[in-house]
Amino acid sequence: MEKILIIEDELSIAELERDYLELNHYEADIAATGQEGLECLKANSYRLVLLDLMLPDMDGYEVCRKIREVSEIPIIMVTAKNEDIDMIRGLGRGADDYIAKPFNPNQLIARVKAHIARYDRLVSTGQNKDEDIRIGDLLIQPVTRKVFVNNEERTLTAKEFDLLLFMASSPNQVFSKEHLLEQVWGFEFYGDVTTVTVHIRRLREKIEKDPSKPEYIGTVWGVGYRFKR
Amino acid sequence: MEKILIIEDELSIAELERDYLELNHYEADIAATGQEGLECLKANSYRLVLLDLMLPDMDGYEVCRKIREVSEIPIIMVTAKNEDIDMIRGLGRGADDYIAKPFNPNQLIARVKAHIARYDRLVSTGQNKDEDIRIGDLLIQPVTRKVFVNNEERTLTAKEFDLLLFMASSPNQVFSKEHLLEQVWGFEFYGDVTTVTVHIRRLREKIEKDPSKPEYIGTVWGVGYRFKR
DNA sequence: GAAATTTGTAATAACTATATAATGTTTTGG
DNA sequence: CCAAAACATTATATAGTTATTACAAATTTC
Repeated sequence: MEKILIIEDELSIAELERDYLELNHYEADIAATGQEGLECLKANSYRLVLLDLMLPDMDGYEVCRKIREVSEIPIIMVTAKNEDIDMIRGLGRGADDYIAKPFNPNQLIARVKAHIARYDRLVSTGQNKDEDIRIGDLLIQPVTRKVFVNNEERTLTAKEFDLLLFMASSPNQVFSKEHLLEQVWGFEFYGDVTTVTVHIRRLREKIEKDPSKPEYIGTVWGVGYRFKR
Repeated sequence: MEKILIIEDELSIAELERDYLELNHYEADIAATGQEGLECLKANSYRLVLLDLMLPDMDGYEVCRKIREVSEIPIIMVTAKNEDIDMIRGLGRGADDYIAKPFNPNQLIARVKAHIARYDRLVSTGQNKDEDIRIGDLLIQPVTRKVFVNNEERTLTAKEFDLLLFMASSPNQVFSKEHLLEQVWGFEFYGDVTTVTVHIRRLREKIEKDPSKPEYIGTVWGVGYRFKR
């Protein structure tokens, strides 16, 4: 079972978090202080840390930094709403995401899942994530960020390239627009999903022979898009 | 898995280094003497060497020299005092980098990663560190630190040259400003990324025919810069 | 230790990518 | 075959990035 570590001094909040996690088939340990949290980390193997910003013994940043000295485990900071300026500081210091109290339980679970998945991808693909991808007449070079169709370069913008690379890294897998927004645009981005539609359109314009009959980027009606191999 | 060789007589430090490396998905062997280290190198295939300056049988320089007789593998020297570093740097004995005890684990890992990546780049481009680089009308001489455009010398400052050489060593690869800061300015440097922008500007001024339409140093919008071949 | 050069920073101008909205088209289920 | 939903297409304003300039701080040179 996947274990999550909750570092939070207010027991009521910690238990609330644990309840939601357990409802979603995670197991959760609670540590009331930063020190206790660090000890739990040493003694156990967790998939993710939920870290309160305000702790009795040391602040969340400090804990975050100490965790990062030994591990790349995903860290989600939990903060009170009015502290959002400082949240950015937290992200700069090694946290992967932040969520404001009071939080939406679904969002919490969604983020936990997403970060665990991201981490796994990072680790598992760590070796060949820079390797060229060749599919049909299409060549994608992650290192140079260049894309060729029939050995002819097509210049993509940053987002276009990121989107293409993400999809082409898992060919034939269907991604919902929401999923693509989350993975390519990032968790902070709360825009409209039509953004994805438009980007898919522009991508097709650049890499497909006939954008209205795409051979690389397929539409899966009612579900999302897939990169066909 | 990537293997690292630790040559260090103090077991507690060696084990600390190994722990950090293993947390970051490296495998590490420990050798307590220079002689033992050299034997490990013969018997195994490593990606990098962490080399203590003070060893019981021979000093780090000696070991370094002996390694260099047979291999161009990245070597990071680990030294006791900060002051020693400046002295060592001046000597230029073939180590690729230096780090002082007590070291920051993140920095250690960051440097290990960076040097392995750099080594791979050099190998894949089939280029020796000191070999001249010729691209179009541009000639870069690492040994003399001179740069010519159409056989006409352009005098660059130290940073300008380092930046140009770094980028030109991996043509077409896209580097973010953060990456350039880290690699060219060093890990200790915590300045603003606009510094990179300005240096790029100055470089273009000196080597491009029309700096506003650069043919060597290209801008990759939203990502960084690339040296075009 | 003064002068000259290099380097870093800050301010603002110029530019590009991209999000969004509006409108048109295709698909699907009843 | 119709209506509703999902997607495609297009145009545009804006947010975000980079270029440029000027200046201050640091470093090197003499």
